[in-house]
Amino acid sequence: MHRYRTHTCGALRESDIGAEVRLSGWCHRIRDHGGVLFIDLRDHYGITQVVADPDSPAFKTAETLRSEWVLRVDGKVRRRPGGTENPDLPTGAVEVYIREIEVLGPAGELPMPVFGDQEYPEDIRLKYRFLDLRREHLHKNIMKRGEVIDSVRRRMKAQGFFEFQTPILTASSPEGARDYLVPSRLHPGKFYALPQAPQQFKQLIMVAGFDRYFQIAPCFRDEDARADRSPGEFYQVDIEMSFVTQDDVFASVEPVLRGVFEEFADGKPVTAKFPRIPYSEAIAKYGSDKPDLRNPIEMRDVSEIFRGSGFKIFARILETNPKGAVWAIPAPGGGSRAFCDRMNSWAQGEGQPGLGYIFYALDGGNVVGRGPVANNLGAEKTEALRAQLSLKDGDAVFFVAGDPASFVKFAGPARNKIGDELGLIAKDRFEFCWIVDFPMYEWNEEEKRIDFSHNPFSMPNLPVDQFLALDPADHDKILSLKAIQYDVVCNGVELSSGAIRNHRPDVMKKAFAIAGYEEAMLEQRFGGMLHALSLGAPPHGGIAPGIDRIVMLLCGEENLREVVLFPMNQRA
RNA sequence: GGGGGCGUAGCUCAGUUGGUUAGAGCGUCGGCCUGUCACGCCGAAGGUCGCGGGUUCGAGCCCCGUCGCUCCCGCCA
Repeated sequence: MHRYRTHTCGALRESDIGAEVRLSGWCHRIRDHGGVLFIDLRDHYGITQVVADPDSPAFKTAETLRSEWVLRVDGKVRRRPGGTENPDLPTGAVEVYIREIEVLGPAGELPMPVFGDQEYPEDIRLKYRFLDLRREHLHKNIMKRGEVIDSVRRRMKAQGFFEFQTPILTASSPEGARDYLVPSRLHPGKFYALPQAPQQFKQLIMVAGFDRYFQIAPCFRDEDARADRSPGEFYQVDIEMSFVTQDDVFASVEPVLRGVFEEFADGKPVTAKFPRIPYSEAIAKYGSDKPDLRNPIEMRDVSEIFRGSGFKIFARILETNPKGAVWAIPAPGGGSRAFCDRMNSWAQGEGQPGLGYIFYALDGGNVVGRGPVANNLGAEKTEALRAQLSLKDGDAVFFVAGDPASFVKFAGPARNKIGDELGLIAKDRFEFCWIVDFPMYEWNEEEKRIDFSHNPFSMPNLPVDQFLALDPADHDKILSLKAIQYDVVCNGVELSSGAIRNHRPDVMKKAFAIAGYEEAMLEQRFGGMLHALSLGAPPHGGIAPGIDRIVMLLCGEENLREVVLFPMNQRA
């Protein structure tokens, strides 16, 4: 017989009745009835009830056991008495009658119980992470993480991608986040940097002619944490492909993401074909470049209704601010003063002056708009609004006004809040989309100059000769320019950015010149990359979806620490 | 760097307007219990109320400072 076990704690069934077996595991729960004593013995695979009574030679030992002691138990599998089966356990039809117990690892009093699903403070959970990981919830999440990564690898390889390893100790790349530094022994006073992403390496892999790269890549960034952003380190499915357009990248990546989500979604529907939403449309409809499409609310520009109207606050904004606008956030089912007032208070709590609203109710057979905005706006325009937004009695509409560039930071969260409060968000789905056509440049108002909007190394969405011929002083044209850059978003979570890279040194020099950078600076900071691109670089592009966020969505978690084995706390 | 929330027994929490000896559940320890699966019953131990200062006759509660955890802004592809 094996030193520790003949079966795992999840293995025994009715077919094993009568067998002499050996199990090892933790005392999950002990129920001592004096005459009969039950132990739920737990290991990675499951729980088996083992039982002792005074006739068993192991009874004396059994009475001394405590929670989370590690045991080896020998005994005989028997059918549980009629009526005492536990249908919640796969092993619940049987139990093991204990003949012998060996204590393999006793445990002191626990700082945090393993049994049960009570919540505990983060610092306790992190300090005793090994205990927290014994608990079913985290244990399952971590296993799911591994299975998701297996699935990603399988699917990527099936698409003809090959996995490469890129350096961890490397040179600092000057763009982006703060680097983590590692002192060099051979070069005192000098440092290696940990990669923020293998961006330059994967592009060099394309220049080297390998064609289809992927890697489950660790990335290191010394930036402050968020619930959905680990401090320090995280993992991406880093992907790069040669001789591709944006369509080719989508065609390769979309089935992998959809396949992985369908495999682990427990039957929840996953978007069949990811819609492509231009950046400007996402901002206008959802107030965000990472919209949660489970929320049906779409915002509308209703400036024309308020222009010159009796609602003076908005009318004045439209009159005095050339960029001024009024956006409507429809709230189907939100048509009560109580709800509207609650949203208004919420807005004030967010540092806003308030949240204007109209709610529509039946009055003598007619649908009438109510609230201060409606009173000032007048019946005709209130009705025009209702018609334009297709609202009915029992609905409401909220307003944000000012320069969209600044109020959008509030409008997006307001849309989320309203959808959430009204129960409009279909929680049991995974709604994906591509966000496309990011602006290449933006206007920096403080410094009165053109700036890169997102990633300076993306290809502009313009034929090369036309781009090279651009007049840097033609700000209108330059600010309307799009980059071939895209995000993939699921349920309001940004899973990744990606782009068709700028692989032409002449185009890159022009792109930087438009943003006001000297060529010498470009040579100095990115010279290595430029040189590589000047010796025969294929057109290429890619993307890098975040593993931690994917697993977080699939586990239904709101915090990355729930899907990372040994996470840092918020202060890293 | 900034803002919000939290900090009371090993753990989860309650603690009224500032007022006698700070409570409950789980866990621990002791006793009882032969079919439980959150077993049940009886009893006991366990507290620098995060820390420091202040106001007050009196502070878990009010004020100031500080530390820790967390969420967000800044930052971050």
